[in-house]
Amino acid sequence: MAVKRGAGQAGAEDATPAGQAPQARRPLRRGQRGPSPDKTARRRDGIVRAAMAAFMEHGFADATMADVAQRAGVAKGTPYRYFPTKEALFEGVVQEVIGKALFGAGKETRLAGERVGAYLRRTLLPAMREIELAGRAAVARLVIAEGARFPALVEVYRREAYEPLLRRIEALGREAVAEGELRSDALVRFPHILVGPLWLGMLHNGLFRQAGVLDIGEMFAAELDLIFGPPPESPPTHVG
Amino acid sequence: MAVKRGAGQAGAEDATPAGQAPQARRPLRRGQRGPSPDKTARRRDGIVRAAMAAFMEHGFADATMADVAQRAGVAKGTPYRYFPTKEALFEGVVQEVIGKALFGAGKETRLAGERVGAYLRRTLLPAMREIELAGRAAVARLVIAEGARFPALVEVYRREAYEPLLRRIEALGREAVAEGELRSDALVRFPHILVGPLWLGMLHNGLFRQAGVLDIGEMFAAELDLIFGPPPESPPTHVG
Amino acid sequence: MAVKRGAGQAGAEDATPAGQAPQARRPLRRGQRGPSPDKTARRRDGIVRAAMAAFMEHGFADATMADVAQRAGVAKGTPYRYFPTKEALFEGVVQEVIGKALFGAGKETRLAGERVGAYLRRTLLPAMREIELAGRAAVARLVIAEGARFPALVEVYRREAYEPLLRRIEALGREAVAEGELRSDALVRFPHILVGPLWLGMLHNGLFRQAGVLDIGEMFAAELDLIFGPPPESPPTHVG
Amino acid sequence: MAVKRGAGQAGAEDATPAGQAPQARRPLRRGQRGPSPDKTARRRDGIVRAAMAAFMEHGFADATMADVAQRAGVAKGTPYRYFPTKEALFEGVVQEVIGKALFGAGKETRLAGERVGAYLRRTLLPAMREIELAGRAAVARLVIAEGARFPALVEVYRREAYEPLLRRIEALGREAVAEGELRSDALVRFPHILVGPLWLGMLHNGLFRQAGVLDIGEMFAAELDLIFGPPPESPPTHVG
DNA sequence: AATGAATGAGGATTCATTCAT
DNA sequence: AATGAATGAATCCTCATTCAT
Repeated sequence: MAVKRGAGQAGAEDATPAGQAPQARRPLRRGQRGPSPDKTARRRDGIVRAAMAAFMEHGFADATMADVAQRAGVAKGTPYRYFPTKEALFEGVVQEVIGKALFGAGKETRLAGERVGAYLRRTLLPAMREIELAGRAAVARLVIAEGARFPALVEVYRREAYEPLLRRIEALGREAVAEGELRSDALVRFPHILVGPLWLGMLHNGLFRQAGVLDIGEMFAAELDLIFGPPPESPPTHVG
Repeated sequence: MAVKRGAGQAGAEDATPAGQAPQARRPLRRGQRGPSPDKTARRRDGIVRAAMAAFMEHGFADATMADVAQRAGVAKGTPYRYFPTKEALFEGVVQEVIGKALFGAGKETRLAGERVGAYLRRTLLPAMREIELAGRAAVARLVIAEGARFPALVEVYRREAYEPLLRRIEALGREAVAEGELRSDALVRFPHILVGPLWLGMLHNGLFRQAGVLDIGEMFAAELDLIFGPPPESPPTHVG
Repeated sequence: MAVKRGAGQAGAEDATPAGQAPQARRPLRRGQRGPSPDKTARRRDGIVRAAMAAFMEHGFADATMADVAQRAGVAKGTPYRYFPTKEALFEGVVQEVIGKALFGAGKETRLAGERVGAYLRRTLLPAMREIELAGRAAVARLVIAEGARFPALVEVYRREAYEPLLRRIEALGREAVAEGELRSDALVRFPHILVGPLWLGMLHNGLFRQAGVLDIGEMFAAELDLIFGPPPESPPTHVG
Repeated sequence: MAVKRGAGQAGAEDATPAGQAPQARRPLRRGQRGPSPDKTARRRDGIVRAAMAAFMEHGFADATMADVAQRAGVAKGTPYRYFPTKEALFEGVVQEVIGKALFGAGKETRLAGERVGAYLRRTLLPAMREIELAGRAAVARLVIAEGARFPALVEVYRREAYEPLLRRIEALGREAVAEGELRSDALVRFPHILVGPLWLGMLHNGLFRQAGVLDIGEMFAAELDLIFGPPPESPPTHVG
């Protein structure tokens, strides 16, 4: 059923900007009225958490604000004190997760003499292994599912999470080619190739969980083996 | 007490071929009454097309049956003659596409002496290049987006479209390893690696179209180069 | 959902008057086209019967024309050839039953020297005993249930079925008083008293069937005993 | 994308007493928020009244929730806060009336030396006289008309209203026989005989009102005269 | 700040009726 | 005369949002 009756455009300048706790603007007063800032922050957090669960379970359109409120243990009107519309709440949820530095890779630099394959194994692989745990896969699935309704959010996601990783891989691919580690410039032209399996994995585990969970970490390790050759120390799963 | 009802103009005739009669394929009857089976089939098909467009544009929950009907040029109640509920209509849309043999690969066998990479370039690559045109990418995105609401449909999709391709790639990977074309068994353990970029491409073109369309065919070609080495005749996109 | 969109007022002068078979106005022609009048009459009858069943099962509003048609084994449009609207069909059903002389009583005159109680036992009691079988109770229940929607029909029912019986009883009550068989003029003033249990019985068997069927014939016999005293020959169900 | 929503005027306050809180009787809370329980109860009651009127006027199927809301002076969605479905609202209406102790008879015991006829004149007759006023006749008609759709409700009605009166009459009939007041055991075997005219009266006044209202009280008095003999003090409507 | 009763726009669905075949 | 596909008005119900308390 979607949002048909919102008061304003999502993300527009509403009284209470999405993503900020109401009390943010309230100067501390003596004779404190209402909940402590601490409690308020906790409440906002509980609402976001509840909303994430609700959206993931039902999708944006079918999740109800009443359900969110109930999961958060607050009254039906309370989430509106933190997010002016359902859309803003959704954005709050997604940005909460995007904000948590989507991928560690790109933050660390290659060690001296470290080959690209080794570097990826050291930095990106652990992130992959954790990707389900961190709820990032779930949010990615949410963005995919609801992207048509939230172009602005998609743009943020693309800019903050999707492109940086691709650019980083592109650069690494270029280095790998320059250093003779790769003969093909495929990763330079299509860094998507490296992360594609990751996305497939997230989707697989979102859609086809019942038919068996895909171990994204293991898959990524195998992919690195396939593209960069097996790691030198541990000659694991290869043939001949 | 009684309210007049205008008869209403018959919806504009659309002209789309193929399709099925409302309930089941109606056996030809003598003394044919009512619209020809042909026209009925056209109408059903027009509704499915309209629904696909509507679902792709708004998502399942936000697409309205009225919109579907209007796009199909029929009255609001007409889609219900062909699909008892909105959900059934959605399933009709997806199965329509699934039914159209998702990938050519697996239908053809490898030629004598043909290497696996070459075989994939010959069979799977063309399918990739057409994947957007055929609406398969769009349907895949729909299944991803609405999967939580349609577990049965997801299962069908998995069984009919997703798994067969993975199994085929797994088998090919095994052959490639046995024949020395690949040294890693990564594709045997995770055939997902090969199709991952394909899925990413579909999502990319669904979500980030505005930031640039990803050429899935080219990307897949590059991927084959990366994994299987460049094709012998045309030494194209590689370095040094 | 009732009839909201009928073309005209129920019972008004439509092309095909309710209650008449279509062929009624068609002069016999040689080279006969279409079904024989006989078959047509049978079809009309089948539709009425199907409608009666449907209305009794679901009530007027919830019975669907499609259901009626299916029960009658004809196409959805066919009933409209015999009855212009659903309301007309309903009226056709009721009048069909009303037409069948609701009660035998009143048709026969008292025998010479026959007391009123005996006369009622001889004439009305058998009608009571059959009232369920004849479907008259069912139609009475229908009229009760849907009366608000069919004032004209209620009026017919009242005039043709309800009042005649009351008038007859009133007259008999007067005779009974005059002849000393009854001391109270209650039946003269309220002939309803005599038929009230009958109505209750019909309702009981319509509503509370599951909790036990009420034997209307037996009840009426007991009522006659109570009011007129036990029949002389067989002193059955009384005390002392 | 977002459509503006007017806030709308709050519905006019109605002023009807008694009733229940939406879900269950809400225990008084400290720091009371929202409308007083009193106002909530009034609103619920107003909705029930409006629904009773609507159902009685149109029958269940043809009464619309919008009409109920309008009659109650509330918004279209408000009745749903009190009754989850139209059916539940109907049940609420019926139980509201059933709950009001259907008949005084059976609550009072016979006075010492009071004959059964006198007792019935003292207790049941006044209830009969009021039966239309209290809306009980209307509800009985509703139950009759819509019984097929509400078997559970019919059962409640039977258990709470119908059977108790029959059992009471049966017992009284037995006493009357034992005490020599009645010679026939008809009322013992068929207590329905005594209440039958009452039901007929309710139906008569529901269906045939236009042709003249039946005075149920007078009729019942006449019936008691007929069955138990005239009251000793006032030798009223009998024939010399 | 929080509550939750009330609002009312919106949409899926039903089905009496029409009419081309 | 019969058919049954198509029509579209009507209505139940949901739920995001508001606001008096």
